[in-house]
Amino acid sequence: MQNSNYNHINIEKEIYEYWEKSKFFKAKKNSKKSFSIVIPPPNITGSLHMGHALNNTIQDLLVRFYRMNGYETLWQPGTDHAGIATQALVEKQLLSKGIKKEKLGRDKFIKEVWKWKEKSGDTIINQLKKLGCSCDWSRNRFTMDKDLSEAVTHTFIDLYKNKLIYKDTKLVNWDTKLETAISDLEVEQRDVQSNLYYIKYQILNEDKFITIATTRPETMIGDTAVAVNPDDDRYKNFIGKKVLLPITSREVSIISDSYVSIDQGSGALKVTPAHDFNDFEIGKRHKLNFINIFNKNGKMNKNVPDKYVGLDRFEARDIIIKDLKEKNLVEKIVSIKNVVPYGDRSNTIIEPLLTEQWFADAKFLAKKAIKVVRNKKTDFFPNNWSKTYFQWMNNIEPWCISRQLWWGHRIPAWYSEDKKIFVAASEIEAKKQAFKFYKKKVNLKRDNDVLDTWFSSALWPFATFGWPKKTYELRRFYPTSVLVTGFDIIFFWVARMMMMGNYFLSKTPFSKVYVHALVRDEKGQKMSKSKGNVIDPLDLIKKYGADSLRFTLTSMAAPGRDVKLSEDRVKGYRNFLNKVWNSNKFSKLNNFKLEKKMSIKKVNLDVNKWIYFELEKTNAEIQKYILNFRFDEAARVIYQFVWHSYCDWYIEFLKPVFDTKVKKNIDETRAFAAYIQSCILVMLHPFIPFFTEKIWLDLKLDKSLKSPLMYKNWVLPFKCNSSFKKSYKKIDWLIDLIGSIRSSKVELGVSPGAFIDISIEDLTVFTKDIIINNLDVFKRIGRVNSVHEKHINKNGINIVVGTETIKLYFSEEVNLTEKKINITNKVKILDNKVTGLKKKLENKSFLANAPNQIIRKEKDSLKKYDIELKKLNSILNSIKN
RNA sequence: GGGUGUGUAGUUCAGUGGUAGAACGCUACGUUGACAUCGUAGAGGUCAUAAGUUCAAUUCUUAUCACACCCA
Repeated sequence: MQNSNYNHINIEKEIYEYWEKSKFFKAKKNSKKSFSIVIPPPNITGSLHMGHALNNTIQDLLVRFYRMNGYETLWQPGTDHAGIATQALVEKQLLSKGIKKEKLGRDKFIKEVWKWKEKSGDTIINQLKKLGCSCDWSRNRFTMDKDLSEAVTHTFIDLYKNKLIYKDTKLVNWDTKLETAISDLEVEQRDVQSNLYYIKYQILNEDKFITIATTRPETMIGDTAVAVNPDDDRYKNFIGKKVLLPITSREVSIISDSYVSIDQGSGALKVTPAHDFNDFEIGKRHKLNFINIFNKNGKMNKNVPDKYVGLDRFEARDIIIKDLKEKNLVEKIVSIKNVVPYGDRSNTIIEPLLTEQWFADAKFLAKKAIKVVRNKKTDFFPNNWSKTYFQWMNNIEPWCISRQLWWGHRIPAWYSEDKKIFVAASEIEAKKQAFKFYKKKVNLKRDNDVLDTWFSSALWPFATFGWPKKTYELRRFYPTSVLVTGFDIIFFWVARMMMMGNYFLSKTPFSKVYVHALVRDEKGQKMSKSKGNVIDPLDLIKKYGADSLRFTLTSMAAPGRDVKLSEDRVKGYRNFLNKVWNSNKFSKLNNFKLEKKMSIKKVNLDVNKWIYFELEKTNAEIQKYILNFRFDEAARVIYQFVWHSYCDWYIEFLKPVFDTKVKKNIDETRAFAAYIQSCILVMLHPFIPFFTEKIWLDLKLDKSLKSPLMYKNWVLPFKCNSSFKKSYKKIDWLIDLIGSIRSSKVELGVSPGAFIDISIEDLTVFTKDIIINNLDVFKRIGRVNSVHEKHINKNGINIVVGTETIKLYFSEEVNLTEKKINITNKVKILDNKVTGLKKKLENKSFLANAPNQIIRKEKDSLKKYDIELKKLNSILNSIKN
């Protein structure tokens, strides 16, 4: 005998091993339909967080659903090399052993990173297995794999040849801690409290000053102009004059530019083209000098007075202000709120720095990527995200793709001594090109930089299928069916895959993009380590099982809304599993037995037809919801069916059937209930795969059906006919009746366990038959002793079920006045409804304008309420005080 | 500053142009042979506010308020 409580410990491990060993995750060839998903590759330094758990639960649900339904299904897994994160991590580890990466050198350092990757890079993959993910692990890929790296090189060369990749000297977002350029998207704009310094610049050869306002006074060493708005009357006379910069005593011009806003700060702007994005534009417009005053580590370089060389940006700021104060050049210092850019990896302030970098022409690549979404070749769900996508794509800036790192795909560009660039797949190739160009052998030096990690991620949906080779997978699975991802990487990743996929394959990488929300804590706050509100999915899995977590996340995955996760919810769904576990125990106790040859059509008992009718409805609804990405609704429907239809009613109905000893009924029910049970496992499997597979195996259902649960089709073999529908209505009415009897008992203070008598004299033939045909079931579940054909002379009340009355009898000491109070309340409510409806139906404009259907519906309701009301009133009169 | 979204039961959320649903929580009762990780019954809502469209608005429109997120 099983334990009475479901315990996931050991089960999940055992089942996963069984799946993997049986190679069930590999796509089964099929000449008809295919379904494919590429996993958003988690970063090798990562470990499973709630976002991953939600993301992969949804993917697994989809993949399992389609796999079960006969699609050739591939879920392509893998990880990405996360340039900055991985390099920083290994660097830190080495440093803790006293080893500096510069001392080690590039090659040895990269070897260390690979060592780390081999040892720890699969952590997250193993965690995905704990969640139950049915990826084809035999196809596991890593963005730095040989073939994927070749795809990257191929891509780079192609884009370079087509002038879609180029080198340029521009201001970039420079991370002074990591000493690399980063993309706009890796910069976080934070609101902070800052000082706005008002500083007086002296007009050359005059005793006048112009006051500029700045939050970054240290950059004044790099100023090459002062700008004012041409319409600013205060400064009109200054335009064309020169000022003497304090600190450096350099002379710069006062220029006019309409970019300057009159009412911001003092209205006069210091212009530092080499250290500010706006100033850069002004500098270009007015052909100003660009003076870079910082080294790559954010310290002052040799372009500043000796006194300041080597000072950090912020040290320099303090000292310069002190020096200015001494010269009486600080007019005032005002505290303001402003926005400061931070690197999201390094958490340091980003410095706009003038450097030479590689750029991709994102504007060109975006064109096709925009078009396919417009044409619905790629569809976002929820559709609103396409707006976000368009907004970014339409305003896209050149994409800085080079990073000053060692770990990553090294840029396949070689330079000759006179700086000529040769882009090639290998050094040999580059040398060949150089030879052709110079007509002699020359020395070449490879570019030191690597590519942005997202550059290789952009190739993920086809590079993982073997592109640029023309593979079976590419033909069969590209474009992929759906991409499941969080909205936070629509720009980073989705947009880039769209650009690359549409450019290189001329086909969009995904038919659909399902965008899910963020997982937050139960108070709706973003989970973060610093807040300490992180819920670790692995903890929850340990405590409640992966299935409970999966079901929780699924049921909360409503579109367009964040998932607020609380442990209580997980506990609640663990209870659901327990419920199913115990219903399974019931099936064993009563020898449920699946018959291969069972004919559903020939089923006789109302209760069996009733549950089949419910099953058919549920099955169709879940499929519809999964197809429409409404996983929350799908989860709700299956939960409702299993717990409230199957467990609460159907199993209760079965007990009296098994007790009657009528062999024909028992045999039918054993087989039929087993069939329903197997359908439940099938429908639950994509949601809670471990649990369902465990039961499936225990019951040896796959043996009798000759196929594993993972491949069991959802299609039901029989469509309900009118006889089933009739039985459904009958049992529905019976449930209504039993509910009313139970309520009446509670209202009258009669123990719910007590058996009572009833009489059915007032019922129609149809409803009378329901009771008579299901007498054993009704008497047991309704706790009814005798069913009298005629009224008897005993302390009793009428109750209304639907539109009919039935009489319940109680012992003399039961005081029926309680019931009277309740009925009076009901009468009041009904009265209101009836009055409202009557008024509505007398309203001429309602009758003239409302659709017939509605009018009919309202009339029907009125009739029903009216009958009910009359019955209740007569019951009231019949109860004596 | 620009954009997107949200506001429905104590809580978390579905939903709908025709008088509102679920889960959890709560209250009362209850160990009836699957299950106390349970069962039965119940309480609980001016659908953020205001105006408009409509025979009819929680649902559509507009404004306001509150909150969240993204971009600059």
